[in-house]
Amino acid sequence: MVGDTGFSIPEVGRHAQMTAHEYAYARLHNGLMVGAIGPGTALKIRALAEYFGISPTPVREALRRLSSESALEVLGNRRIIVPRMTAGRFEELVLLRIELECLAATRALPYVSDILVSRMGEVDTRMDDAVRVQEFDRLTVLNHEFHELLYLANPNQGVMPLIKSVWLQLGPFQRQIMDRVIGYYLVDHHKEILGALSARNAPALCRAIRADIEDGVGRAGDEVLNAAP
Amino acid sequence: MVGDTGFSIPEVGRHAQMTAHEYAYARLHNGLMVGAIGPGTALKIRALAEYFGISPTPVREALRRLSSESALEVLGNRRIIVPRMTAGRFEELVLLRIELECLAATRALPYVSDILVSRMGEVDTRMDDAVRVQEFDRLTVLNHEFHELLYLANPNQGVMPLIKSVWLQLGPFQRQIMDRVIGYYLVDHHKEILGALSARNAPALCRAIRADIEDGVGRAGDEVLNAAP
DNA sequence: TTTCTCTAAACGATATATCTTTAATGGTAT
DNA sequence: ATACCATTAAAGATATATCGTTTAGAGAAA
Repeated sequence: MVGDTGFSIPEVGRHAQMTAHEYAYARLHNGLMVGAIGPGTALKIRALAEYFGISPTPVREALRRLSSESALEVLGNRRIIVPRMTAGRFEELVLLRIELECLAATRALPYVSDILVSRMGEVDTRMDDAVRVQEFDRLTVLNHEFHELLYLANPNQGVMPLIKSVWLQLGPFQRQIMDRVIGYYLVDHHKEILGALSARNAPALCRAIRADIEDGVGRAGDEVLNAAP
Repeated sequence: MVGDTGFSIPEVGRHAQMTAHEYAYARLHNGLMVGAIGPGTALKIRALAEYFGISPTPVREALRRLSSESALEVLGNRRIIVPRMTAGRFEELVLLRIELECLAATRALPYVSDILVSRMGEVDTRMDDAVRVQEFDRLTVLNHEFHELLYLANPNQGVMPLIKSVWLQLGPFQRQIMDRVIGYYLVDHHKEILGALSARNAPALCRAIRADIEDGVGRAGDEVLNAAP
């Protein structure tokens, strides 16, 4: 059947003056981030175009962008798929998250204000709400928002796009991780992060971020990958 | 005049079975890398399409890809330009190079073979030749090739795309740096890198890479940026 | 002279038609 | 039964026509 993607992609609001290409990108991006489009999925231009109600051209552009960000893989035969996760790649991506986010946090620290910290606290509170009502997709989005608020405090932005690329690569794996995480622990280290920020303590900040990442995706991901085969 | 880009972009070989989009991307990528397309340059789709002898569609795709890699900036008015360099952004990018490349080198080290080291040595020799005959664009390409050979030894590739993004962002600044570098010193630390590799010495490898980056672009870039205003 | 407005040209965005490549299918020969 | 080839269908790639937005410049008004 033409136009059948074989899976569903959550709707995202399409504001006015948002181009078709931006809409396609936003929707695919979000779909990848929350794990709605899982590893191994093949993405077909025409099918997506019909599904989104736009023409193939802007869809192609969105797919190309995502390929550039390593979120999608272009096969030799020109087909585009969501890369499959391997234990080695996963380990590398988690390590990258730790290194990059530590760096980003350290460099953001001099620009951190008390207002920012309280704003991050609000996001953290909303995350607690999301956990309570079991809205895990929203939890994922809020978690990224929490981290991004901090890293963007640094006005010289070079790191953030790189971090987003790594997030995007871990995204498709998200659902599987979440299922596992929920079973064991749903602890984040955001309180520690906020504490280290208030104290303007860089080493403690790095430790908290590392712990947050390792407990959040690291351990769960390892389990998923080592349980499967 | 239609089709006039206002600047020239070095030709790159277009192999058979290379799509128009790949060709446009390769040519723009190379042009940015060697600094042929300098900061502030506006890129117009139609003009580039005519210049390259292809239609606008694949050019648009190439521009989008490069935007995703932070190599180009999409302005609010939809115009696409090469981002201007600032002292703050430059410092951040150089720091990122150091952190990412140290990480990549360290993780590649266990996979390094003597064959690889000798292959890198050959590239280094060709660099010496390029210096002798004053072919600085080729020098730039070879330098990246030298580093890439090492980092790609690690089969779990997550870092390399990020490093390439940073290289690409520093690229447009390349010509200005080169002009300055040539005046003062044209030393690289490749011999030290090769030595550390042969000895499988990770800390020494990181030190050598850091020195290579700092002496190569770091100091020169600082001078350019602090001399201009 | 400066500023505002209007209009035309330039340019980006998108839909569509068409071309090319790749995959699938069925039939034939071994 | 299997391997191979031919034919056809599917999907990606590209050119092009058209549409909407943005910019720039001429001319009028302050």
